[in-house]
Amino acid sequence: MEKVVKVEGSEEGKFEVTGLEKSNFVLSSPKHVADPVVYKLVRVDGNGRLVPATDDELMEVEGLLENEKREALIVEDTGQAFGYTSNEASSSGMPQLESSEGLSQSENTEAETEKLSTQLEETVPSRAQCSSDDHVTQPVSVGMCLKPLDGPIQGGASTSAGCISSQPDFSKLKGEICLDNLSIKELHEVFKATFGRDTTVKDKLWLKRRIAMGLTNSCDVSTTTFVIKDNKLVKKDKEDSSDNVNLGTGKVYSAVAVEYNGDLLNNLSSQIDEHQTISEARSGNNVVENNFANEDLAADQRAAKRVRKPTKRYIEELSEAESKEYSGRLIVSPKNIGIRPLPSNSHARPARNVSLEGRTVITRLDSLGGFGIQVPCVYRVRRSRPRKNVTTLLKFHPSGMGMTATFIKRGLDVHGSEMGNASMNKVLEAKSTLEQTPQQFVAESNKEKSSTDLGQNMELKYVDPLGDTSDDNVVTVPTAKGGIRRKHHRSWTLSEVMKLVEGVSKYGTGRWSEIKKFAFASYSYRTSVDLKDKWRNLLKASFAQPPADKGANSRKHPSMPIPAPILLRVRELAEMQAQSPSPNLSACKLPACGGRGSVNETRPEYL
DNA sequence: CTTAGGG
DNA sequence: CCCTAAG
Repeated sequence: MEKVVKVEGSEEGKFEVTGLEKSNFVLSSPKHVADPVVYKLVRVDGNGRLVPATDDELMEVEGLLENEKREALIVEDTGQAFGYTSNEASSSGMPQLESSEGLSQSENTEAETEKLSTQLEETVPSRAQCSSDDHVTQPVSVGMCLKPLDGPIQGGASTSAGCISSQPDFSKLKGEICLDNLSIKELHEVFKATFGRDTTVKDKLWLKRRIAMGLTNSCDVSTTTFVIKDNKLVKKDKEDSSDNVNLGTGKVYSAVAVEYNGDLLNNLSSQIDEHQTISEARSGNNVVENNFANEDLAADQRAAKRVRKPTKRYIEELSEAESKEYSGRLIVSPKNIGIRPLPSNSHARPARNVSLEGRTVITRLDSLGGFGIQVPCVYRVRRSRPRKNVTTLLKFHPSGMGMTATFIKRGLDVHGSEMGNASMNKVLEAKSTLEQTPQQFVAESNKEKSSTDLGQNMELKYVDPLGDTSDDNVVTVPTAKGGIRRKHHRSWTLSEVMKLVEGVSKYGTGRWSEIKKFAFASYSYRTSVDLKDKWRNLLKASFAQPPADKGANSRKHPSMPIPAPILLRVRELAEMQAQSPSPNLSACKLPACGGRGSVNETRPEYL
């Protein structure tokens, strides 16, 4: 029944546990610790009791364990000094000390555990022993995650923080994030913090991926593990970890709800990191994930039946990853891809490769509620000005699917002039029956409407929630000249803004393409021009609103204002930039690529 | 193609 | 956001 899982991975043992709150369990009843490596999975029940994990949970955890994960805990109010260490002391040697602390605390754990109201729903493996001295204190990683704060930024603004209470919970974005351990609810929070909007999606896997992608700026997120540190996805291989088994020191996963405490700035700084590509990180593949995914999905599905469809956004992101080379060649701008609910559900299928137009593309299955959909990862979709020949369509071979899937694709770049503006939609239908004909793909303009009925609602609910919105609010406006202008409004999410700010701080204003390339790697939309424009707007905003009008200004939902701290940052950067237009060019360029190090330190904010 | 600016 | 001029 109970599975025994090995904990592998080297953790940098850090306990970021704050005193009282302490981890939920660090557990440790001595017995459990018998074998440092074998643990039993349990979860904390509503009333704080430990109960054996269910199979589903095991699955999840297992997945977790496969990779190393860590999470930085951030607790706002803890009485203990070290809870805050991350803030002040930070850096250096903390980790070790903390572990010992962690231990002692863990002793009380059981008792504590009961008290925890915790929203912990997840199982958490933990280790109390910090056995070896092997701490793998990884200089970089540890440092970073431990002290997300202490950014260079503090000086200037004094971080004044917590002024905004209606903010998304940014704290969750700090340091290392272990999405696997979060409950759906928490994932939602993280999601919100990341994308600036809420989501109703309940699929954990999806949420995790989504968040991972957002935070990582990459589409290439691991599918089995979701530990994000700074802007990188951290993943370890099994083998890898098994080797390191000894070094693990305790790890604590806990999800503590925290209130926004105004560390946004710090958060920013921590995020400003180099884009380190963790090459080792990737190796695994989707196959595994799918099983996992299915489990998760299945469960979810039962709970609430719903259907999700891959969104254009999703595809874009994925495609963006590899297809730098495809630049504009084949352009298909799937405006929207919808799927109609089907009566029967299928099981997820393993990812497969199919060859598309002579090229092999990797497709991954998007696990929708029951639909298996292959999403081509490669060709790049570019959203850009109306393209001359827009009609390149892809053919999907429903090969693996036993069911019918209908893709609705709304073309946007159609030159309305020729098509008649109303009919700019293409519907791509893939029927399992295989009898579909190519023609069906094209010109199915009106279909949209019919399907929309169904889809509209769904879109609002399911699609929109994507932080990025896969839905496009593309409104085409006929222009006098006979052209059609697409008005594509995609509101900027907080995370995007943050990335932008980060980018500017790193590369400086004016180097939009660079910023686009690095900081916005995963956002296929958002052109360098967009970045520029946004920056312009931010500047405007930052200089206009400082004197926070406290009045009844705060409307919570209607368009998030833009976190004050960010505005501050913007202003600082702006001034900075003004003074030194071309700071250190020499150092700027290459560093980004290879030389890690301190480059990311945002320049000192001397004002 | 990338920037800067204006609209 | 879009568009255009300019390098």
